Order: sequence, then structure tokens, then C-alpha cells
Amino acid sequence: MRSDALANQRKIVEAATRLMAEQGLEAELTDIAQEAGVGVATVYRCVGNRDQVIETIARDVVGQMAASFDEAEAGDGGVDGLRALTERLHGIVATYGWVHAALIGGRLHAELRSEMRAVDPLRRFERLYARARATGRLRDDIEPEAAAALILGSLAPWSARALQARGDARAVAEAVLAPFLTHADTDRDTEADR
Amino acid sequence: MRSDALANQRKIVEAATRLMAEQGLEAELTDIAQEAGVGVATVYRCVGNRDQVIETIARDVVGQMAASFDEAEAGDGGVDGLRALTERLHGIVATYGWVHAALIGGRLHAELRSEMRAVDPLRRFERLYARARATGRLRDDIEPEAAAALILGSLAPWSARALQARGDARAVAEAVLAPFLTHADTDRDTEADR
DNA sequence: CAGTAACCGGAATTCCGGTTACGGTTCGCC
DNA sequence: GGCGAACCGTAACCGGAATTCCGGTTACTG
Repeated sequence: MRSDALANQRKIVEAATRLMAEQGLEAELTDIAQEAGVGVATVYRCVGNRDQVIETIARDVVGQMAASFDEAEAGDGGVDGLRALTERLHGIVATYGWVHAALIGGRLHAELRSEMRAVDPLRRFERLYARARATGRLRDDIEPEAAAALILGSLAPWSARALQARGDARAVAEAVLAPFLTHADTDRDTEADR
Repeated sequence: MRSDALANQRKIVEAATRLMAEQGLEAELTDIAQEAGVGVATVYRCVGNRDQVIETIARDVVGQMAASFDEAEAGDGGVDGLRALTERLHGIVATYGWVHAALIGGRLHAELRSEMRAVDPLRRFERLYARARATGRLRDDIEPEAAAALILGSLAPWSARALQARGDARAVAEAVLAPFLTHADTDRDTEADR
């Protein structure tokens, strides 16, 4: 592949990501091409048809999410790992906006769908949460399943946007996890911030 | 309008709601007509074109949400009101599935969009939360804004589904609010459950 | 119970966005 | 610097979903 074609490929994927992040997966191909500053045909040559464009982006998101979970699972299993994971996930949705939401509900090719399902964020987060709770810095009166649903719920576009308005990814993760920390721990953190 | 036409209108809206709840807003008109047991033209006569079908459903959702908030604001402002609101909201998303999520991100007519924005769930929930916190049964180390984002985040389709799997709307609301109650209060509730 | 206006279902049509074909342009190796 | 292959943008094509049209049917009124 010639270097200009490669550059176009990158431009197109970036443009598509940007557009789909705000409009959802149904962004039009002509718009994507325009946003990338190329013609429609170039999209077909450099990335493929509409489905393949979506698939490319989907793979990006799924890959990044999976990697974040892998990393967290490889860590020491403490609360800090959970915080880092939350932070990374919020970083991802900040970039991909509506894409990750659409991926879960939309119609995807069976193959990609199963790949997505394999990540199974709720379950994996739940396990990580349970593991971290054993360190004693998380409240023990809340079930990991409910905690996972709440924390990952904060990735919903409307919540994520509201939270992002208040600070950087680190601050967001902090705010999201706070309700689950033991009082002693939140006190410590609060003091540390000052 | 003749009585059979009125009956059809109801059937169509219900069918569209059911279909869109699981498939998203892009459900096809022919499928909707079939699900309702009528011809396509009947959809146009009784409800209108595709956009108007969506608008009708959207109005339902927005109306129910707004009513829920109105009711909560008219209440005594305690934690129980918050719990009831959360319960109602989860009931709504259980019925409308992907519709409410799509409404926020999708392309809507400016008019309806602003109507939706007028409900402004995050802000209204935040105020209710702040008010309820004054009663002393909610933790005071969590900001209302963050709490609102987390609690309303639980309405995200993936979280809502996971939570619903564990029990009825009341149990869901309970689980969602638990992290925000003071310890004394959660203890009391936990004991009451047994 | 008959007349009529409103209603119905399904076929025909329009419309719109994805896809492809084609003539001009640019990269990169010599 | 020139040549060929690979690349580009535009405009025409195509399929499928939205919308409309039409002949038959059904609910209300007197």
C-alpha cells in the first residue's frame, strides 16, 4: 500500500470515529469522507464498505477495553487497580462517545458480536471488584454485581459527559468510586486532596 | 376518528414501542405494521410517518419521565421520594429499553430535542438528591452531581438489564441507592429486609 | 337495515444512501 | 525528470425502505 493511501486510511478511521462518537453508528459515508477530506471511493479503497468501517472502529474500542481489563486483572487486585481501570474506561468513552453504547445494542455481525461479548465487562468488573474488596478498603455491604452495574453505568453517554465536565479522567474515576470506599478511606483521600 | 381507527392507533404505538425497545429506533415500518397486525398504510393514517411514530413514543417516554420528576419534587423531599423516583425510572427503561438511550443521542427534531432537554434529568435529580441529603440519611461526603450521574447511569441499557435480572423494580432501586445511604441507614434497611 | 363516509391491506412509486465505474492526478522508483 | 502503477474525486447506478395510491370492506347514522 502506498504511503498516501495509508495516510488516508488513518484520516478516514479518525474521521469516522469522531463522527460516530457524536452521531452514533448511523453517520453517513459521504459525511465521513467529507470530514476526512477525501472522496467516497477512497473510503472503499482504504478501509472497505460501511460495515468494515464500523468493524474497524469497533475493533479499536473492544481492543482497548479488553486491554484495560487484562491489565487490571494482571495487577495486584487492589483498589488502585480498580481506579486505574475506571479511569481508562472513562478515557475510552470520552474518545468513542456513542460508539461503545451502540455496539452493545446495535446489530453487529455475529462474529464481532461474540468478540464483544467475550469481553463481558460487567462480569469481569464484578470479579475485579470482589477481589479488591477483599483488601478491606471497599464497603462490604454492597454486592459486587450491583457495584459493577453502577460503576459501568457511569459510562452511559449522559453520565460520562456530566462527569467529564467536572475534571480530568482521574477526578472522574475518583468521584465514581467514592461511594464504594469505606468511610475511613474516603476521609483519607479527601484529606490527601487538600 | 372512528373507533376502529383509534384502536389501531393504540395497537400500532404499542407494537412500535415493543419493537423499538429491543431493536432501537431503526425498526422498520413494515415490521411495526406486521407486529401490530395491520397494513403499512394504516400506520400512516393512524399515527403518521416514521418520524411521527418515533415522536409519539418519544413523547410518551419524556412525559413519563417528567411526571416522575414532578411527583418527586412535589413530595416531602426525603430519601423515600428518591427511592420511588429511582424505581419509577427503572420501570420506564424496562418498558422502553433502548428508546430512551437513543433519544438522547439520536437525531431528533429540534423541537422534541429541546423538550427532552427541558426535562434535564441530571440536574433535577441532583437537586432532589441535595434536598434529600439534608434529612441526614444520605452520606454527606458525596457530591449530589456525582451521585446523580451514577444513579442515572444505572439506567444505561447494559446496567439496567443486569440489575433487573436480580429482582423487581423495588429491589433495583434499593440496590442502586444503597451506596449513598449512611451506614446506619443501610443497616436498618438490611435488617428490615430480613 | 340500507346508505355512506371512513377505513383497510397490499401493490406501485419515490427517495435516499451505499456502492461502483471511469477519466484525471500523483507518488515513487529508475 | 520521466514513466507506470496506484491513487484520487465525481457522477451514475442500484437496492431496499419509506411513502402513496387504489379498489374492496366495515363501522356508524337515521
